[in-house]
Amino acid sequence: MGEKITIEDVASALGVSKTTVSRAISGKGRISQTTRDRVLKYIQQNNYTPNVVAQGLARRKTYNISVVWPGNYSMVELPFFQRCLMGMNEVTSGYGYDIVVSLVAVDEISNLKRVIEKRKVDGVILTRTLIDDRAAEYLKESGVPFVAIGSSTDESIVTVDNDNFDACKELTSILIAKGHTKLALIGGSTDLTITRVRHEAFMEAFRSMDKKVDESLIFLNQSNEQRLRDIVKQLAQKKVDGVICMDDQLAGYVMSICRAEKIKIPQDLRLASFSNSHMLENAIVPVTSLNFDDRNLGAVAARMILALIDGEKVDNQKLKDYEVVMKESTK
Amino acid sequence: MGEKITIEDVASALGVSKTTVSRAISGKGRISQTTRDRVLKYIQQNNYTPNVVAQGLARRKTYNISVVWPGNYSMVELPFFQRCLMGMNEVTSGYGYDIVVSLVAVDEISNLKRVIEKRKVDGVILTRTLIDDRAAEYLKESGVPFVAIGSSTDESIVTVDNDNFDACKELTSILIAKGHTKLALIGGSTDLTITRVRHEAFMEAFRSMDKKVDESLIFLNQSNEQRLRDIVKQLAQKKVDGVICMDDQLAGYVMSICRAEKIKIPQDLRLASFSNSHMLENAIVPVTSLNFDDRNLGAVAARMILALIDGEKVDNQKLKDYEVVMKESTK
DNA sequence: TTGTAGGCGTTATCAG
DNA sequence: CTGATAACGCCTACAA
Repeated sequence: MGEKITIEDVASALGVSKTTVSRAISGKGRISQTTRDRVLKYIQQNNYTPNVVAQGLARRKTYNISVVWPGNYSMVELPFFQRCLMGMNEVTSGYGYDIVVSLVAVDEISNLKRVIEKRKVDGVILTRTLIDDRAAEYLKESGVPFVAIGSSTDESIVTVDNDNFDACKELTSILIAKGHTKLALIGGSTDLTITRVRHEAFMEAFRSMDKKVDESLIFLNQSNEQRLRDIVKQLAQKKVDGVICMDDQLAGYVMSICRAEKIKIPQDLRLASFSNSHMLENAIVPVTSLNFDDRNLGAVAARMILALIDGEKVDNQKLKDYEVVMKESTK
Repeated sequence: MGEKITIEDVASALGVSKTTVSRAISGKGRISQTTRDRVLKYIQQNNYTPNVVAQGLARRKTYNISVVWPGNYSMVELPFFQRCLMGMNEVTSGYGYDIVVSLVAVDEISNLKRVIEKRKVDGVILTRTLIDDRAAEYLKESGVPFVAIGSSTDESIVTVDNDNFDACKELTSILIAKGHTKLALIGGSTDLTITRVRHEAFMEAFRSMDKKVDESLIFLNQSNEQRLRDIVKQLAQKKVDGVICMDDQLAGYVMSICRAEKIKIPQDLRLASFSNSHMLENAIVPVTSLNFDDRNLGAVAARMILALIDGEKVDNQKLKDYEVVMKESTK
């Protein structure tokens, strides 16, 4: 049970050559149907499986792809990444590929480097893009095929993403249309392209509806809950119509701050989030938000990287399947 | 930039044999300090990295370990698994290992099988245990080293876990000591050993304090929110003192049901959870719960599998580092 | 101390 | 249609 059987064993047991066995399995090269069946039957019964490492050496492939995850705690807890992973897995496993997860920080990509230098993977999926993206830069230099989930100013990088721009613009527009023109925006790190995209979409919504944005109500690079408290209080004082948070974590913070400060949602302040997850499921008030199909996003990214690995040409994609979910928090 | 340099290139460039280069790198075998330095310097400057696939073929190792995750949606969104992963990664990356994530369902372990049959990993970490554990059974047969996070009746399986029993018993005991003896327990699938352990700990708390459990207040195998609604209403009618939920998802459901049904926490009903995550962070009421160090759990599991791979003997472990966090929900 | 040769398990190139 | 034989890149007895 311990020792695995090799192609050589199969060959000699059947009185044929390794080549024949190999051909029977791969289907490549001419081979008679009868011997083919004979081989197939034998390896079936003796459950032989090719050693993927040896295959890898010969074919220069590993049948592994690396999925790069942010390595810091708060981010990796967002369900976005796992949802993507599940989608990716659904397609990669169908092609015999496995996924190795590489955790990298903005300035610490050693896990990615190792996997590339040692040639442990055939391709890479970046699950987010940064403004100054060391991982993407490194991958470009290395020549390993990769696709990035997100957007990039670098035309040479293959990307795929939810249509954050349109979605965020739409949500903002709806709020504006409802008369909530005095809107605040709270977002995370501007090192992430997604933060910028969402910001721009927010601006564009105002522009396209001929309304003026109050730029003093835009707070980016927020992550500190303490600082957020001041901001929220300030917003309440200023009697803004509503706040849009770029992610659920922020929205969650805002909600608990409001609760502590006796600020009522939606009476005193309306709240919306640009992304939706279980984090808001049990919220005090159901929160208006955007719903993306992250699983599908992962699946598409996986298909793209497989195509790239096969040397095909791949175009960027923007996935339109999102929905705006209006709830009590913006009534 | 595309073509990687091989050990042969290094050897001929330096006018030595491949063996020498290999020895210089591995440190095994006698070799003069001077040639050693010469080789090391060269591979440094020309940044040569051994091809791990070729190494793997020769050494029969892959420097990959598989981490098995539940493949269904609700589970994988629990932050437990990612926290573990981060801990694992911290130790495995230090030894040049990478992690391939294998998503498996209770009755669908093909992703695990593939990885084992194709010999793509040197060992496996199961991140949960089941009562009738196909994955564990399969791994035992295959002979591949593995450790399971959780507990098992099978003595031959190496396990490590948070001390769920003691922790859950303690939390329950505290509630009982506060006079809340009419307690309900709501848990998930009894196919998971963790559900059973927590259930037993709950019972044991009553036993050790000489109180009687009302077994009609124990609801296991719950996942349906609709069904839960009936249960919670029923509990309120029966005027139970409190409810303990086995995980945050359930606690979250209970909270939103209470909110909808105008059942006040903690006035009408006390609530506690056996595990703690961000899912409850923005809860209506801060929830009493158990805090485990999942990251560390992952790290320990990783050390164990590496030891097993190296042929060392490894003992089961129970990690004691948990804390009971009392909050408003059980006041 | 260093080098030679064979092996790890497959695939690919040529002949037959 | 089939079979030697040489890669693939590295490791490791065994010699020198």
